Amino acid sequence: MTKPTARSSRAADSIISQIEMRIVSGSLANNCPLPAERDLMEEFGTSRTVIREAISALASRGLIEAKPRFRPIVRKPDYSTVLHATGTVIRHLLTEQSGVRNLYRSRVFIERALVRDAAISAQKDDIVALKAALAANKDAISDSDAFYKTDVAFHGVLYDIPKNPIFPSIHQGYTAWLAPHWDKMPRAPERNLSNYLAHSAILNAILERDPIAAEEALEHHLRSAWEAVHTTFEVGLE
Amino acid sequence: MTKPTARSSRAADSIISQIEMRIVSGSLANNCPLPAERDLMEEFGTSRTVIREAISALASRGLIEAKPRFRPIVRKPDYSTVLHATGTVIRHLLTEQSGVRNLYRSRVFIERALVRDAAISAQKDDIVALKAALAANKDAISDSDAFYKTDVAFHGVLYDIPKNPIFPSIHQGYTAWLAPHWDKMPRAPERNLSNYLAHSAILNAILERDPIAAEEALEHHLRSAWEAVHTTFEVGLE
DNA sequence: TGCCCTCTTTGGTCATACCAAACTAAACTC
DNA sequence: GAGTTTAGTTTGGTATGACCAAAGAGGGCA
Repeated sequence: MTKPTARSSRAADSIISQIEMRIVSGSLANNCPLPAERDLMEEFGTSRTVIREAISALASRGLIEAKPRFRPIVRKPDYSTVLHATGTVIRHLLTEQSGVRNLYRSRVFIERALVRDAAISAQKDDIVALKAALAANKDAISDSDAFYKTDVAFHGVLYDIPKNPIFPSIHQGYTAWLAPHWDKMPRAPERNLSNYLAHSAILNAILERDPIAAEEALEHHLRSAWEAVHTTFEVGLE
Repeated sequence: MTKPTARSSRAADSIISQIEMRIVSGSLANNCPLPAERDLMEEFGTSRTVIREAISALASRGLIEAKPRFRPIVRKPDYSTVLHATGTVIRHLLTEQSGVRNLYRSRVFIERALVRDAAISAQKDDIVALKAALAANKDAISDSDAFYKTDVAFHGVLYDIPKNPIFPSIHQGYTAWLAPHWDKMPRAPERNLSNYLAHSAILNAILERDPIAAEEALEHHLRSAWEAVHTTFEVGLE
């Protein structure tokens, strides 16, 4: 994969990779503005056309952030960068209903594995974090907006447990991409309560070191969440 | 997340989303060339500058493929598109050794869950595919290049089992991104044989509907693969 | 000190021009 | 007449230079 597909020509490519290297090497400091286009143009000995093309390419790769009338800002890549950069394309895949379902099913798959592992090998601090997140859930039951945040946060803790920075980014992705659909769902304290109870069941299973129960509790939780959303979909869709 | 970060101005944005819509709506047929820049320019009533900017943005999002001196070609997005488009950025994250390790660990995580599920609920046709892939492994033991392909294919079957198009794309991602590192590892028939045996153990556990054994077999397999690569790394790195 | 009003910088857009590679079609060879 | 050569046209890549509007930097004024 990732074949060349193109060869020769295209001056911007060279500029792009040079700037890319400067960013990763730190020669262009993170969160700092890029030099002015006219300076870069002079430095690389090309026209502004090429420089602008390079900048816009880097921007859409997420290596620099280009707000309209401001100096572009260097953003050293991390996993969230990737997620963010892919966002627009992903969104297209979600226009078909099956896209959302597949994404959601992948999430269920991942989280099932996460809670399994948590039940088997969660450390003390993981447990502490989960308990805190659950407590925050409880406190927010009456406030649907706040509850949504704590809900996301609870699941987020699960993604932190493997101590692998990729997972929190995946979580970010799921929440960002699924949010537009979830937002359509009316929220209510009763539902918050049932979600809280579901989270509680998951945590209990983890505390009891029972991976199977944890997996089942999570699956049940996410399945009912899906059904809630799905029914709203159907109504709002056809 | 996915905040606007920018408002107003930027004529290209409008063009981008219009072309985007035409692509997803099929108004611009997949795999067909885009109209000439000068035509688009006339159609949208802007300068070629803006058109070119739009095209290059779409290209780096993977919605169109722009080979240097050829007409850009429309590529309706799918999950592989996303993977491919992110490739370059991901590669940066892998320059640090920890990046590769984290990516690999996430792969182990996913595949563990895959084989678990396979052991629990693989269908007849899944089993058939696994057996076929394993047989291909066996036949290729003496030819390391061929074996590598069948090795990837065997793991690929695991990703097919959930019948969720996201997973095969993830597999593509793993193989593409990890390949550069794996390629450095010398291959040998003995290693091929041991990999074949590992695959065989995994399949057996699946056949016996023993998720725990399957998970263990897979973890052992990937762990030893990692160690093989890792040692080569260390040597080649410092 | 703090606000307001220049002047300069700088990104966004446009129009134009030129080159070289790709494409097309007519001319030509066998 | 099929295939090949070749001249002419399209089209993407790059370079210039210019203009606008908003951002930024000063400097003067209250």
